[in-house]
Amino acid sequence: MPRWKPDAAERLQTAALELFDQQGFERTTVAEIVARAELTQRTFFNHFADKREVLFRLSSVLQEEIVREIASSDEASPLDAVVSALEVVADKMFENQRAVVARRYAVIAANPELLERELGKNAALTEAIADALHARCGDPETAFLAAGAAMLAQQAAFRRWTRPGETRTLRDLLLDAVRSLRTTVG
Amino acid sequence: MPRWKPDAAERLQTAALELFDQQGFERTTVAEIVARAELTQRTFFNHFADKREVLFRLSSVLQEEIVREIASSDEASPLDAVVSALEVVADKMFENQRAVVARRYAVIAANPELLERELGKNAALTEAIADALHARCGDPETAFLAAGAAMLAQQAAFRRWTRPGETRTLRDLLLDAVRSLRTTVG
DNA sequence: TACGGTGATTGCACAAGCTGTAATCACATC
DNA sequence: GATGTGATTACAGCTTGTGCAATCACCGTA
Repeated sequence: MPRWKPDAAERLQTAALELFDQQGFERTTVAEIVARAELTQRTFFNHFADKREVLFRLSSVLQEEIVREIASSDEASPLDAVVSALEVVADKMFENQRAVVARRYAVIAANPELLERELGKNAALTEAIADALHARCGDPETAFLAAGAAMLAQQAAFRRWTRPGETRTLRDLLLDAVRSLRTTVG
Repeated sequence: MPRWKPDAAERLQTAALELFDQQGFERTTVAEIVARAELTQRTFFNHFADKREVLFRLSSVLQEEIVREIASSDEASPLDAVVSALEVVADKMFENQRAVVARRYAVIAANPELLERELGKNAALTEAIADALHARCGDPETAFLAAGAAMLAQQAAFRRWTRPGETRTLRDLLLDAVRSLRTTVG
């Protein structure tokens, strides 16, 4: 007889996502979340630094995945190195989960505070990518610009990918976005 | 004999910036800010939606300025339209205020919550720029990519501009960043 | 079997951010 | 002189987030 039911963090995330989806982020309290997950407020804040973090459990492993992929890449151009890393991760973690990801993103996009947190995660990821590129070879400014450009294309692709009715893969949309970016900038 | 001292919002902003600079954002309470400005907490939250907003009073006028400049621009390429608008605004609002701007940015960069808010403002500005470009001619995706690319260059330039010892103008650094972006993307 | 360390969870008390509501009162307008 | 406007205030209350100490199943070791 275990002392507690397992997977507290995951139960909290599931409960939170359901409630945010139903009644919105601002209208649900941490008290409601922990009641649904059969835990206490203190436990919630042991697992997550604040109420928003509960929706970003996976972003750190995503970042590590991408950085590792870049470090082991052999692309010549820094932009291509980042893009191919994003392709790999897109295949591994997003495809065949379109519905779940789109729902989570809809919740985030519906609330300014969550959107800010998402932007913060993206900025941290951009910095990590820039550091990885910098370690590989180039100067810091080029690394920053390549990382930012790749993330810009990624964001454009992601927006399309989460549109209802869209059937193409994230990978294809990403390559399209990179092509568009090249013509728009060049 | 006026009933209240004038310019409540500006007094609050000044008091807040001083305190954040001295003791950090997290270690200063709204109670301290309003005490220094000789007002009450309720008045603070009448002027600013939350504690962070007090540092972003000018971002809305900045956005309007840039959007207006883009609308009245006659550049052919969307990227050039945004960049020249940013140049104009950089000259008008930033130059000869390097010290003040750098201090404010140092305060923001020192705190994750403030950094997130700054990212949110930048994202809103990017959207507004994309809308302005979209209204001028192009398709939405091109507008988004051009806006994002211009903001990326702007951010790279701004980072350099606020480095201690940097003497070049923001305008020059922006044009340099655009050139670098063209070579790393193209 | 006994025993002590580990670590996830909890209860409690409290600071701080933020909000709704109603009251005040100089100022402007007529 | 009457009246409305609008910025400020007082107050009461909810929610988020934190520090600290206590609990107690589980695990390794003797």
